[in-house]
This record gives sequence, C-alpha cells and structure tokens, in this order.
Amino acid sequence: MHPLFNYINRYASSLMSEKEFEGFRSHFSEKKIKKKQYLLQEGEICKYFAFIVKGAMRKYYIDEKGVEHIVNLYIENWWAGDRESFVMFTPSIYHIDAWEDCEVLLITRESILELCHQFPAFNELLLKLDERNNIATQRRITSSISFTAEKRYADFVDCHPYFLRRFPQHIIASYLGITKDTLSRVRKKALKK
Amino acid sequence: MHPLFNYINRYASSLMSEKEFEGFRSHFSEKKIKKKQYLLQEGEICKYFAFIVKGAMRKYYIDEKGVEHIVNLYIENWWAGDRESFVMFTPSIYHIDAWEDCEVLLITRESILELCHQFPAFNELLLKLDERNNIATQRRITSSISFTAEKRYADFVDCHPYFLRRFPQHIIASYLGITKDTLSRVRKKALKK
DNA sequence: AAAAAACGTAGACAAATGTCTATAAAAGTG
DNA sequence: CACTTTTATAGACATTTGTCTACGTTTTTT
Repeated sequence: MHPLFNYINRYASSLMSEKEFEGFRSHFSEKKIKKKQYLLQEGEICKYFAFIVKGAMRKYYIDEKGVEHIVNLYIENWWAGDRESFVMFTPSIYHIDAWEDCEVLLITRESILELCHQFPAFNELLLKLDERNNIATQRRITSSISFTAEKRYADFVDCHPYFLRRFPQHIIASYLGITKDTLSRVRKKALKK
Repeated sequence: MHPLFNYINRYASSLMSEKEFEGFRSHFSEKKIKKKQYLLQEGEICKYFAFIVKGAMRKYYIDEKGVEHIVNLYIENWWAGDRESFVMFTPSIYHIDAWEDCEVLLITRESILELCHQFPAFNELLLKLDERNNIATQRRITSSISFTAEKRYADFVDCHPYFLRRFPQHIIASYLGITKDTLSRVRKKALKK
C-alpha cells in the first residue's frame, strides 16, 4: 500500500478507506528531487509542504559569513517545509534541499485546509503532529541551553539513531550547534568511557 | 471585562458572548500563587495549565550540578505548563514557579478537551497558539544553534522587550543559554557601539 | 580505473565562554 | 531605620569551543 496511506492510518483514530484515499491523494503532487536540489530557497515563500516518501532532506540557515547551520533533518514519513513562511506567506530564511535522491508528495496550504475539513482523520493527524513537534522542540531547546556538547550528542544518538546512518558527522555537528571538529573531539572522548 | 474573555475574543474569528463566557469560565479555577511558590515541581505530573491573569512566572530545569536553566518565561496572557507531562501524563523534568505574585486560572486536560468541543472558538484559539508556538520555538532553535551570545541577546531585546522589565539579567542570561557574567560582558560590549 | 570530491581526525593556536571571588549598589524585609 | 538578600559588574584564570591547516581514507564521479 501507499506509504502515505499507511502513515495516516497509523496515526489517526478513525481509519480511511482505500477508496477515500484516492480522493485524498489527488491533492498531492508527486515530485522527485535529486540530491543537492532545492525544495525551498532563502527568500522564497514556502508554497508546499513535502511528505517524504523516500530519501533524506535537510533544512538550514546560512549566516552572514556563509556558514550553513542545520536546523532540521528529515527522512521517510516526515514533513519538510518552513511553517512560518507557509502560514504567514513571508519569505523564508531557510534553504531545504535533498541530501539523498528523494520522492516527495507536495501539498499547498489551501489543499491542507480543504483536506482537514473533508477528512477529520487528517485534521486529527496534523494536530497530533503539532503537539509532538511542540514537545520535541521544547526538549531540543532545553538540551541546547543547558547541556554540554557531549551530553547533547549522547542524547542525539539515543533519540535519533536513524539519522546517524543517513547523515555525515559534520551535518550532525551543525544540527547540534557545534563544529565538526568539536564533534570529532567529543566522540573521541566518549570512546574512552 | 475579564482578561480571559478579552483574550479569547481577540484571537478567535467567531466571538463569544458574555453569557457563553460564564459557562466557559466555570471550567477554570482561580488561584493566587505568591512569589517563589510552585505551580509545578520536577517529578510531578502537570495536571493543570495556567492562564496568567496577573504576574510573571518561569519554567526551568535543574541540572546534575544543581544549576537552574530557564526554559520559558511567562507574563500576563500567557499559558504556563509542561505540555509533555500534561499530554503524556509523565513526570515533568521542569519546575514552574512564580517570579512575581500571580493570579492564574487553572484548567485540566479534560476540561480543555470538553471546551474545545463545546466552543469551536476556543479550539481554534489553541490551534493558533500551537502554530505560533511552533514558529517561535523554531526561531529560538535557529538562534541558539547559529547565533553568538551577542546576537542572541540583541534578538531577545528586539523580540521580548517586556521581559527585560520583568526579569533580572541573570534570568535572561540563563534563558539565552549563557551565564550572567557572559551577559554582563555582552552588554558592556554592546554599549560601546 | 583514475580523478575529484567529501569525510573524519588531528594538532596548534585563538576566541568565546564558564568559574570563582570580590565588591558595591539596589531592592526587599522586618 | 537597620539588616539581609538580590543584583550587576569586574578581573583573574580555567575550560570549552572555534578556526585553520594538514593528512589519509572513503566515496563519488567521470
């Protein structure tokens, strides 16, 4: 069955039939995004959220010095996009690009609102995701203001082992708010324990 | 008029009548929390969210060394609580206490769910808050992983000037993930510009 | 298979930030 | 008012983290 179909029925309390899913799916457009290509670039308005069927993506911010700071990592069954830009129609400060060749399903804001109306299960799903996301970002903030680099990395390994296999260390370092050199040192130290 | 009444009608698209508000309000219990008293302590399950009618509160995490790390600051018209504990019924890792004498309105999870059902305007309000919160935390994460202490403070002054008047510097420093000494240095540097 | 790019680690040094102690002013308390 | 507590700053020093350069390995591309 289609990954999105499984995904929705795994989260929602009321199931969606295969028949219903056909209409549902028609609001999404399929797209392949090859490695290094953009889903969103700085300055653009985020018109689509992307459900990742296959592949891996990253969202990052580029500072005045030209340094990339990884803000989010995404793999299969995650939603990629810039919520602020998507909702407020403001230019995004982020770039989102494919780290691996990707297959995604794109959906507009209008379609989301329509589908939420038409399929309460989808509405419910998005609310749950929002709640989860709120909880996860709260944890990440707590971690980033109060833990050492060492502890932040240990936590990351615990919570997101699947990212370790998909992204190289310098990307993970950036996600944690440290440089690749520091991460390398932290790992060396951790080995001795 | 009651602050909560104003608050709801300011956010919602459909207005709530004063009559409706009476029934609505009955789900909340009023409480006064004096300075330094707890709304929530580490290890407890967060049974109530608090709408702050008057006063200022802080949420913080205490690390192994006994150091407080300020995770959130709240003033009038904000909601204080630990979402993770509130939703998942797990013991909280946070403390929430009153920084100034407070008047709050407490509400349980069950009451929220009931009110959401009964008053679509309230449901809509909470969704909007969630959305806002998601956007704000995303920004805070971006700031904390990619900006210097100096830029983070400058951003804070821009975005939350009302906090500056309510909380001392060591609290704000902690919120920014730095020590009071570092904040003092940062401010000194900023003055010269 | 050869060449190029990406990756991880290392070491030397610099910069930022934390730690600690001290001090003085300001605010709160009885 | 006198006393205590809180707050902000300062300086000396330690620690962490960043910066830069280099090197060898792995991976990707041609």
